[in-house]
Amino acid sequence: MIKNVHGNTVDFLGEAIVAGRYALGASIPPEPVLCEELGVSRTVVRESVKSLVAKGLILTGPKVGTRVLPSDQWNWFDADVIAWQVKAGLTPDFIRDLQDLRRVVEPAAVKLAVLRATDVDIAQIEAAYSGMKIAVTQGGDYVTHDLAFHQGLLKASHNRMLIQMSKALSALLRTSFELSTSKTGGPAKSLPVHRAVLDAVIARNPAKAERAICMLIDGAHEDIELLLASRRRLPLVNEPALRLKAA
Amino acid sequence: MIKNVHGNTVDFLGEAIVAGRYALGASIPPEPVLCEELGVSRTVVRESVKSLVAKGLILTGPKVGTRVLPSDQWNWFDADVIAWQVKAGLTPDFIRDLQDLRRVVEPAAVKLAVLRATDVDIAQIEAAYSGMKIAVTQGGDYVTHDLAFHQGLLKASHNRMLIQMSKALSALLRTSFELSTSKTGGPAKSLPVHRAVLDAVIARNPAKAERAICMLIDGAHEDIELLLASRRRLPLVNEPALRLKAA
DNA sequence: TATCGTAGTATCGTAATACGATAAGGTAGC
DNA sequence: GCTACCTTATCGTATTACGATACTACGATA
Repeated sequence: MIKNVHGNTVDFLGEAIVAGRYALGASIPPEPVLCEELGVSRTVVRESVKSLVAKGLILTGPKVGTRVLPSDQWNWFDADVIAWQVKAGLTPDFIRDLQDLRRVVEPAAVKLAVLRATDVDIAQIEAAYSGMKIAVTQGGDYVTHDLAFHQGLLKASHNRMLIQMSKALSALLRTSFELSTSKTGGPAKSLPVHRAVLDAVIARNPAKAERAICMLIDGAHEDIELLLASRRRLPLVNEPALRLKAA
Repeated sequence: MIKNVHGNTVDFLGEAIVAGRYALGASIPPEPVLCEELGVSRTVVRESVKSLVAKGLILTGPKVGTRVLPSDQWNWFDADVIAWQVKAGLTPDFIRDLQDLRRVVEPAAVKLAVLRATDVDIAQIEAAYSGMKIAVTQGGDYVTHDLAFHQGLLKASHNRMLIQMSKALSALLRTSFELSTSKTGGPAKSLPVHRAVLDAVIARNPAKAERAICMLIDGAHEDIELLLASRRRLPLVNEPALRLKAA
């Protein structure tokens, strides 16, 4: 996907850093070297570096160069950072962290949604549900609508922080959705549970809503555990050396 | 605090955006104007803008200019974004969001901490507790140690996502701590509850730990509600036009 | 010999200029 | 009145230059 020189450079460096291709110490090549390697001007390199600094991945200083920060300083709720991590390979640790987060956030968000969901929110979730149903009965894209369902739920909590997490969670959700979709009957089985969640929100019944969403999460949880057991690590996406500038 | 031209520019623009000084549409002045207004080169302005783009505050494009994005696209877990919001004034909405988040995150994190805390983690929390105790008995900085206590708890969950939130939560915590500290006997009253949390973690008793942390949160919750009731809005910090470059 | 100070130097920070790329908005032609 | 084109404002990228900084190594001194 060719966006522009800056975007490509940020992606290239970001992915490299997240993938651990540069050691933690003081390791990224100096600006002139990067310019030559990537075939871009120093302007672009510097602006890209600044973007990565803003995301907490690196730190710069005169003479000290550009150093990779420890990963607990990274902005893990940044969509790009998560995308790079996904691309570099979902480590079991990362998946576990996301699972923990999901178990914490989604039930809480649903309970808030029960209190705060507007008609518009509910209509959007309903639309997502319809999409899922159609995908099951007539075939089609299930995962996208499933994602929309959960994001709609988060959004209905009307909490900025919780909404923001949907971006992070979607990485996990997409993985687990694709997994359960690959199992025959997976979607068909989870459909009524989704319905139960939505009904509970509409009925403004927090206890029921929480129980239903937990069922959903636990089902996905098992799938993921199976996944982690079967392969120690998801395959890396190995790309050929890419040309940053459009041909 | 004079850091450097870039940092000051980012802070200036970031604060202005978060404070709502630019309308949502297509409003930030074009680069040359900003250069003149801030007295910096275009290089600095561009790199600063890129930093803000990386944090999700704005969007740029040829001819479209630099537009402020809706606040639900901002990276609310970014330490800078939160700092700017705090400086611009804690709105009731923002405080409510943070409170919700705290109620969700801290009990969950403590339960994980019960399972995963290492001796080092516990030692750090213990140290923070000692600091709080000394502050109460002999006088001194209570808030800093209280913050360290809660951050240590989050850290002991050994979950990157949860740990990241401590940065966001610390804004809320600092506010509520300063509030409860101002009430005579506030710290003295909350000290035993902190002890109960720590003891439950050491005893690996999740139920007790959760109950204790909830007591703590609810106490702070009341203080905050009181605050919100007393004044409709925290005072804005009005700064004189600042010179970005060091004199 | 060990330690401190100083100079050298690599690297980032900032500035200034130039031109290409893009899309918004007006204008002319149908 | 609508469409298509063109003008133009604005960002995107490249290049060059010099200042600021902090690491490194060397030498002076105790």
